[in-house]
Amino acid sequence: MMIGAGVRAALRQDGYVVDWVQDGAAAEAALAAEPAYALVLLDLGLPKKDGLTVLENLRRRGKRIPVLIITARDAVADRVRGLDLGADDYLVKPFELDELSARIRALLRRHAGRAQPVVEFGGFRVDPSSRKVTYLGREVSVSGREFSLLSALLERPGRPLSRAQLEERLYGWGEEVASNSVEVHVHNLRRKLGERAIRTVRGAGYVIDEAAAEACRSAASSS
Amino acid sequence: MMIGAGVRAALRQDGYVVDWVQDGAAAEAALAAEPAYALVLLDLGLPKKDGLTVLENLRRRGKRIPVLIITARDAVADRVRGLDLGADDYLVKPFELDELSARIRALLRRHAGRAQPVVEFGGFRVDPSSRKVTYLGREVSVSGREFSLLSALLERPGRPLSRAQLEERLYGWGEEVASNSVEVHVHNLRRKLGERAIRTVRGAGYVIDEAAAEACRSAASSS
DNA sequence: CGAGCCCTTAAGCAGTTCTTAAGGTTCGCG
DNA sequence: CGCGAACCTTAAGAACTGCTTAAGGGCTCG
Repeated sequence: MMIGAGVRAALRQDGYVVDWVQDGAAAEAALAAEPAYALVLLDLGLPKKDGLTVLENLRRRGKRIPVLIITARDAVADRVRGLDLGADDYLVKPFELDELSARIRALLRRHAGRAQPVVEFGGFRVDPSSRKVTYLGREVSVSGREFSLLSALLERPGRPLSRAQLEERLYGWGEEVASNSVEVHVHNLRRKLGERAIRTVRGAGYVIDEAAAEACRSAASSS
Repeated sequence: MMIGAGVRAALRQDGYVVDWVQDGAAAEAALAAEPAYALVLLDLGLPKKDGLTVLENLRRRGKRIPVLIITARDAVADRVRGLDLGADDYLVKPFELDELSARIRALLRRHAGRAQPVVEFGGFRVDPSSRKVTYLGREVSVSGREFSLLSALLERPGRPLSRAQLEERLYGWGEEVASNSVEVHVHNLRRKLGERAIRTVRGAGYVIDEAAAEACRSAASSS
């Protein structure tokens, strides 16, 4: 389905990690295996397996995860049933990607209680909407993976994230990585940002904490 | 209704002129008398007169004015019926004012098409009514698609738009493109406008931002 | 009907980014 | 001190993204 690919691309553009499955069975498998999804996008136009069943099972198991249904304009019955089964919102095809992402943001915000604005900490300034990073006052161009990595670390400053956690964050299910790519990205980031921007906590992972902020201050005073 | 007052105040905050009526009859009267409304906010919780009837009559008279429905969470049937009668979006109570204004903006933007004011930014002057573009003082003739592309980028200067978003913008639903036509249009635009007019943000899309404005200034000083 | 414009495709190129793998280095501990 | 584990560095090639060019179809207008 072309729609699926476009939506997926757009969501990635917005910085989400997207797992895309194409029928109800696969959806249930994924939901069972990976309990950390933030949101489910359910296209009721899915072939051959009933998306509503997926939703029903999900709720029956007590999952409160936000679900956004996508239906065709004429599928009124499905829409009603979906809302009654506990969907949080729905969108009618055709829709605009802007609106989709607005609603997704709204759902996530409503559910998590927090918005996702510009992050600032320890000399960093990271803007998810424009994908820009400035460190110690100057703009640094980072690649996609590097950006995700930075965002993850900045989400909870001071809290180290292990390689495993970072991998989970950077790669969706089904595109596992079997190498030291996280290390490499950290290395490349350090080359761009300076040695002290990301500190490594032996045995625990990587962290951005006060040390980075300190580096910031000393750099400011020396200049 | 307390909600009404709060909403009205918030919308005024956003710069809109708000007429607030409290039942269906008054709504119809207002809509008949003042044909220039940009958008209708319809609270289906209205007492004594059916808001859906207002909507139905509105559409029957051929009015395409955007309608945003507000319903209670449990009023599923009304919601569905509203969309089928031609409402453009709905919002469930309780909602956040931020979201309301976001959706209003989206609706207005989608509906705008024309009657938009001239956009000026970074050396550009784009007039939607006459479809004319001037850049750095000289008039540039652009084709239809190119014009749409430019307008989209200028709508939010500084904010990159991905290829997917631009495609969404340029092509309605049902006329998907499966190619790099956006890239080609950007290329052609750059040839007409100069390399720096549209900047590409790798991994995020295309932007018109301060860099274009800078190009403007330097060009002005050198000439 | 033919010329010209606009648009979409498609294919190839270039530059960047990502992953992988193979050593090298540092650290903590016995 | 010496060993293993964790971490770093480097480099090569695969994968991907964006740029360019050009062919071809549709459309309008003379």
